[in-house]
Amino acid sequence: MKKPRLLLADDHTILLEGLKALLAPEFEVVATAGDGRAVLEAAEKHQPDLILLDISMPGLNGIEAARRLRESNPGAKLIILTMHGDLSFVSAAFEAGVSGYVLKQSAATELVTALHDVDAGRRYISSLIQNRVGAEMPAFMRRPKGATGELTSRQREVLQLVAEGRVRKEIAQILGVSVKTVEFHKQKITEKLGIHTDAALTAYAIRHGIASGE
Amino acid sequence: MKKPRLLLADDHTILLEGLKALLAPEFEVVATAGDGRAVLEAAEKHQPDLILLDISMPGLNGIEAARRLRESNPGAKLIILTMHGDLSFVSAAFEAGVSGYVLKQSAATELVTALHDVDAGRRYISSLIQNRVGAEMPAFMRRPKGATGELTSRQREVLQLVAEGRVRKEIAQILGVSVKTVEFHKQKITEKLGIHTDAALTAYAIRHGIASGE
DNA sequence: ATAATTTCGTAGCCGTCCGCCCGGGCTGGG
DNA sequence: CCCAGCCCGGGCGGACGGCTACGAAATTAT
Repeated sequence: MKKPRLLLADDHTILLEGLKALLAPEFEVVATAGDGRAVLEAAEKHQPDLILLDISMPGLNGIEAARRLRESNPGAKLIILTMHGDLSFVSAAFEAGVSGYVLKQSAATELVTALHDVDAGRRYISSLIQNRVGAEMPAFMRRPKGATGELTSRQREVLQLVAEGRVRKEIAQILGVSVKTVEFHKQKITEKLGIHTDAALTAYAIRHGIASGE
Repeated sequence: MKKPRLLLADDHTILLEGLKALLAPEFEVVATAGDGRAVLEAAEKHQPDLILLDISMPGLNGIEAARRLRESNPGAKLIILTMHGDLSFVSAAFEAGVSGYVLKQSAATELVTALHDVDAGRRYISSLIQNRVGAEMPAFMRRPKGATGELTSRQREVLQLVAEGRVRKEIAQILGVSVKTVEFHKQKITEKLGIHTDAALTAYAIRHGIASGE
């Protein structure tokens, strides 16, 4: 039983070293990389079985790196390890060709499980994400479009106004429709995103560039 | 030479476990915590010599936690370990009473050095920041009056919870007070900031680092 | 040193706003 | 045609905001 050869990529050196220590018993960490471009080089050089990618990396983010690795190293399995639990990131990652998605909030044992699952050819999605979106996930995976593409342009418009701190009456005036209609759009938004407070909607909108937060 | 007793706080379990593995040879990790409130409890219970704090934590962020720990555990030395290198965070941290500031981009050896330095009563600032501090810190020292400084500790706490999408009832439960008290604090916040919606408050909190937006 | 004032945290009352359920109609495109 | 998106109304229960008040602590005045 040979240890799978593993490449680690994260811009936080401390985490990189910590991961190496945690995973050493079960995997052979052949290299580490601090940005997306370094991953491509290291993968080329060491031909690992598994590549663990953070999403937030300078230069080339993990999603984009995954897309390129799919081309250059089709033999390597890709796993995302990130703090971002948004569905838009999850779907973008799987569309880019990754096989696993684990959150940094997870326990190390879950990461080990994920790596073994993926190494065995299966897929793995963090249980923390499945809880968050529950039954919406299967439907989501079938959709061709990305997550924010889920929203119609009218819904994004309403979301932006909400995120700018407008109350429903104002939004209704701005759009020239009734308050009831605003509520209708807002309800659709909360259903699709699974977010039920103005505050959380605002955080989502800022993160996804729908509102600037200024 | 006895090992210093250390408390670790970070909302990313994987990093927590990695740190524990890395630091075990030189420090006695007496407890770990996943959010600011848990840190306060753990500190009370275990009376550590050193407390390592992340800034982005749910419920109560690391800066605010540091401020409280200064009161409740004056004997413990505080060190920030974060991805945020902005000077606004650095100065806020030192004003809150921390003795060390290390970036997650740093090597583990630097963190060990920082912990030992702080344990010995010295201060430590990550070398990745120091050059910037020299150039830009003066501007921060003569800043007029930090906008968030207008808020009390309790008000910042409520603001963070609001910005995390918590509803009043949840916040009341978390803080152990009545819903009306939560709303009173919120009213004071809206008066001081001139912001009257949860959405706009959230944008404000994210911009000022009171909430992370995750 | 003591009294007066301000600030902060706590909380109840009451009216409004919002979320969510129902219902309907109107349009444009597969 | 029918589905999806957009528009609108009713009604209900819970969430929220404004107002008021009181005790404790800190600050300032006397």
